[in-house]
Amino acid sequence: MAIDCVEFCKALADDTRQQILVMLQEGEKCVGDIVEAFEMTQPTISHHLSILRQFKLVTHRKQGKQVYYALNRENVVECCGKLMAKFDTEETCEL
Amino acid sequence: MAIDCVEFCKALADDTRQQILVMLQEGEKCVGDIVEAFEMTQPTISHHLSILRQFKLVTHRKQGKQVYYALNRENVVECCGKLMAKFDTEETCEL
DNA sequence: TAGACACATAGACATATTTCTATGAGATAA
DNA sequence: TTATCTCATAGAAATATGTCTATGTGTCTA
Repeated sequence: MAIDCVEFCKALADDTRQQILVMLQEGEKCVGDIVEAFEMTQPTISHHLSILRQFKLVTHRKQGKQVYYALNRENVVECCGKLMAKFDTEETCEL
Repeated sequence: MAIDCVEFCKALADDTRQQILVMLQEGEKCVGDIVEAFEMTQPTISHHLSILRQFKLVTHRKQGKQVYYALNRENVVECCGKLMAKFDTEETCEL
């Protein structure tokens, strides 16, 4: 069960979060790597990651001291599809 | 030229606006019709319409005293496609 | 165990967003 | 022209969001 279309858009309604997702397309990254790529503090990035996590747009796993995040591509694509379908159901049955 | 992915998501990051777009799938509607369908004041609906207009997710035309809004399906679908493509470019060329 | 490291959480503050009431602007009707 | 109708805009207030600093938690190392 994927998230609601509105929640999905809210999760993506921030440039930093979209950039994080784009960055994760390269593959798994730990928080420190992500922090380095942005001019923001670690807690701020952590906050954005928690939102992406909450809506299952990323997955995460712990390994030692690090936490590795990865794009949940399947869910992102599914949500995009649902979004498109929501506004493209040509149910205008004017027979 | 369609709008930016972040702007697109911001425009859709509100339940009322998504509901308006869904409603407009039935066809053109004037502001009064839309206001009736929601438990909100006319200026509030007008505000949401202006955001949808700003990002070209709807079109509008005047006819007498009324303003008719319609879903700009083409642009909505294009933006959804761009969004999906943004997070689904499998450029992980690990040959 | 103690210290250091990586990340998360809590709380504060500034800004953005949503909603309202009041009012303005354009079109029609009397 | 004047009144009325439809919608947009302005401004205010409440809530939500993004960002920071300070601190907590878990893990590794010495």
